[in-house]
Amino acid sequence: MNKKEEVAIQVEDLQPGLSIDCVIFGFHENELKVLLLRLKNSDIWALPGGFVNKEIDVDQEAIHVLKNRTGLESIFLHQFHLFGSVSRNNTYHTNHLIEQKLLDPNLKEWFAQRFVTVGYYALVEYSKVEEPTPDLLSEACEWCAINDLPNLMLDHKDIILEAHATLKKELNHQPIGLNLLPEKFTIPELQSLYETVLEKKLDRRNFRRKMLGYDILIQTNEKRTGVAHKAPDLYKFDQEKYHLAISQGFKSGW
Amino acid sequence: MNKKEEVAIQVEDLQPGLSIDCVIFGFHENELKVLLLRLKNSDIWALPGGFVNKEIDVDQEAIHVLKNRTGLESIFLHQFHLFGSVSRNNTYHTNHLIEQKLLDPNLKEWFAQRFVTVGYYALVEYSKVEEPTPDLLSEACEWCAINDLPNLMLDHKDIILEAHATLKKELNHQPIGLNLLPEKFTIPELQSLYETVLEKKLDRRNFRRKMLGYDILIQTNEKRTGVAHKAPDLYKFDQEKYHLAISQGFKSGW
DNA sequence: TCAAAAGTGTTTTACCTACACCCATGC
DNA sequence: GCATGGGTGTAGGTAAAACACTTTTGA
Repeated sequence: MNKKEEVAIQVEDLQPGLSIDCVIFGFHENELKVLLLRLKNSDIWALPGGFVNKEIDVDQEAIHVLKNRTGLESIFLHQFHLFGSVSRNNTYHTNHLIEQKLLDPNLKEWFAQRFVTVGYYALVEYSKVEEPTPDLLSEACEWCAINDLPNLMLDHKDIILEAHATLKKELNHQPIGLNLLPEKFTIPELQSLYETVLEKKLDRRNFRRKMLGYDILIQTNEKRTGVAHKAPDLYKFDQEKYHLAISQGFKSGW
Repeated sequence: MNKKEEVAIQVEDLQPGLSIDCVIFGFHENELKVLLLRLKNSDIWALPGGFVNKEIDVDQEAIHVLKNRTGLESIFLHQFHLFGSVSRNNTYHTNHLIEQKLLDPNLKEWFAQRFVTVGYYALVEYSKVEEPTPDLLSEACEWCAINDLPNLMLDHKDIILEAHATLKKELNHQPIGLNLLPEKFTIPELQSLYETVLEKKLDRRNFRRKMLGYDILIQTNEKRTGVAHKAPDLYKFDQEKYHLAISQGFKSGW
């Protein structure tokens, strides 16, 4: 392990003590998953995140993180909370990185200061993230089921839980699905997504009626074939109306 | 104007580039108001805010700001957004302060950096804020009607508008009034508060039925006397149920 | 006594809930 | 053919929206 593998960071260009963390949600095999990084030579996982350049909008940096880890752009990304506890410092983790010669010891003080982090959550289509890419300090980037999270650094578990709670709330005003499901999907698949996010079962028939009532779905002429039982109809979102619903919001809740 | 009036700030104790701003709402004469500070020797106004000590939780610092400006504690205070635009720097304002000898020129660089600010909004009872106190850089602290805002520094107007929008949304899940109205109030007064926040008229009878349906009001034996027309009944909040409703949330919206 | 605001009630409509039934498909 | 999931319809209850009427008070 030589100098070349050390992470080069120009700390003077960065907003000190500020970071961002992205809770990137994906939906696969009826499970809600988040994209996590495993730190090098460690069994501790962390949210994809990064620092904020002094000359770049914070929201813009979140877009960068998402792009770098998933390759995806212009998808749903929403700032939801700032985590500013005093205990948010990386002393332990920083020492570990320096021991492993992954970090320049001169950066120790900078890394070990209290970091305030801005939480974002993103909704991405699982299958479109072809190769999740770890960052410089990590050696793995994987989808983890939200109900079976590994050992997470600092308060990252709280951040994930808060993101999930926020997502649940938002479901009362906004549709979801556009960035979590493939372009064409069946209503039962959409329902499964809702049930997974909400963590409760919904009535088939009422779900269909309510969802169709939102007037954001377009029925295609196709059906999902090759599966057992009756072939369900394929739908897609009416993107214009979908985005209108996002911006204007629904009236009632579930 | 001598050295003694200069503001003493130990910048080394502060989280660099991070500030908080509080949108403190009050309700008076059927108007929604916010508490604003007028900067010394200037006609520019600003939100009450401050910097964040490295050793103190960000949320805790917001409580401090509220306490220092209004004298109030343990009231509704909610973090709602981080404003992180690159353009958030105080160059203009800093120069003005130094010219007025209100700020040590040595602090110029620190003050002029890009500041990311955490927005909080608070709901306070107008009459309980007996003497709004300006901070060290301000010479006035006054209630301003939200529909008639003065000239505000930086993006503080956006912050206020966003706080108001957030408050409107929250109304769908939570009751308000406990910290905005006096202990005892009439239902028409509560309705007027809702109408002011929502910026639309509501039906008297439906409002009453819906509000009573929430089961958070307790009717007192008293009536509001001395006013014209039929004396309305005075109510107060059932604080236990009120806070339960805050934490658990309602189902539907308006 | 009269205008204006407060308290109470009713009708209509829409939606949510909880069901029952038939249809298509793979095994 | 039969179990399983998908599409469709319907009756009952609840709540929201849109109303009218009576009561109380100060001027």
